[in-house]
Amino acid sequence: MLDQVDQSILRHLVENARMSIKEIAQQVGLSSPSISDRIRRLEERGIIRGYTLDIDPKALGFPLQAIVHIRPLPGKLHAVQQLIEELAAFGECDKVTGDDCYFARLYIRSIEELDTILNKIVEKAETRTSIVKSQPVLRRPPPF
Amino acid sequence: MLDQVDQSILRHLVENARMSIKEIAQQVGLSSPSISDRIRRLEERGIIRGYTLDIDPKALGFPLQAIVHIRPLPGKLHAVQQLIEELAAFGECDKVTGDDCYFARLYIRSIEELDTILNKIVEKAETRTSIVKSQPVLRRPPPF
DNA sequence: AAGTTTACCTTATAATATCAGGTATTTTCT
DNA sequence: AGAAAATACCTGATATTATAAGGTAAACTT
Repeated sequence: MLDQVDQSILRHLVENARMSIKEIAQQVGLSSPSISDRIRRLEERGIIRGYTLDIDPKALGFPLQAIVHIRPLPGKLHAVQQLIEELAAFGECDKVTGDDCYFARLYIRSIEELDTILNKIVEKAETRTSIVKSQPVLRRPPPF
Repeated sequence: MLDQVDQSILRHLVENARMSIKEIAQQVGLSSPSISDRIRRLEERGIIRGYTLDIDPKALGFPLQAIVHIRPLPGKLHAVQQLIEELAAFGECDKVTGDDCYFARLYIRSIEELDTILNKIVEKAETRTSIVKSQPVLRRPPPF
């Protein structure tokens, strides 16, 4: 499915999505046009979904993160999901099997702010919150 | 802290980290060297941590994801964390307050594979697993 | 009020990407 | 089996983009 060259290209781009095609070409031992072609094909195949920034929340004034388990009250499921999508403090949300419908990541400026944000959904859902103490594994792609 | 121009630059790069400096310059109405300078400063300030790929796990053969809550058995905390870091199927892991020490994201090829992977930590920790049904909010940066 | 810093500009040069055209190898079809 | 087509690569020319150098105006500092 992915040959060695494609894997190498992906690895380089995961490391640094702005690496020049020329440099990738040199690293993997092919010409620039070949690398361009392969990247285009990886995009067309939907393997590369896009190129994005890794922004440090701390540097933006959000030194804390919390993981919130959210169980919407009867009839409130849709409203709760919409709130999560709209509140920019939610940096990630998965809808999962089980009683706790949603697991969401919250960027917060302080412990006090946690309350401010959760108050916005407290009438529509039960929540359980855990504060992130460290991140042993930062977002990384699946193995290939 | 971040003026309008910096914010606009970040927004463009979050959208497409490979966008050319020239195009960003045109969009925000400054010259290329000015944009280069500002990006360099955003990097130096640690706001831009890096540029990375958004890879679609489905396209790589991982149609399923699970969120696993992991509570290491007494004395096993360190061993468990090391396992999570080493197993590439774990795409993300937060160490949090509360009894469930770790919340981790697992990329899986099939439901059967879930068992295979969890067997590797079953002697060292209690786990509770939820299957991801949808992702209402994909990873996004904190508000700015 | 003079000096310094900052954030920008323009222009020239250097680096990079893309395009066009060609070749060898493998796959597909008759 | 052999012809045709497709694939994956190459090189070299051209177009695009990035960077470096040098300069200006405004704002802050002493």
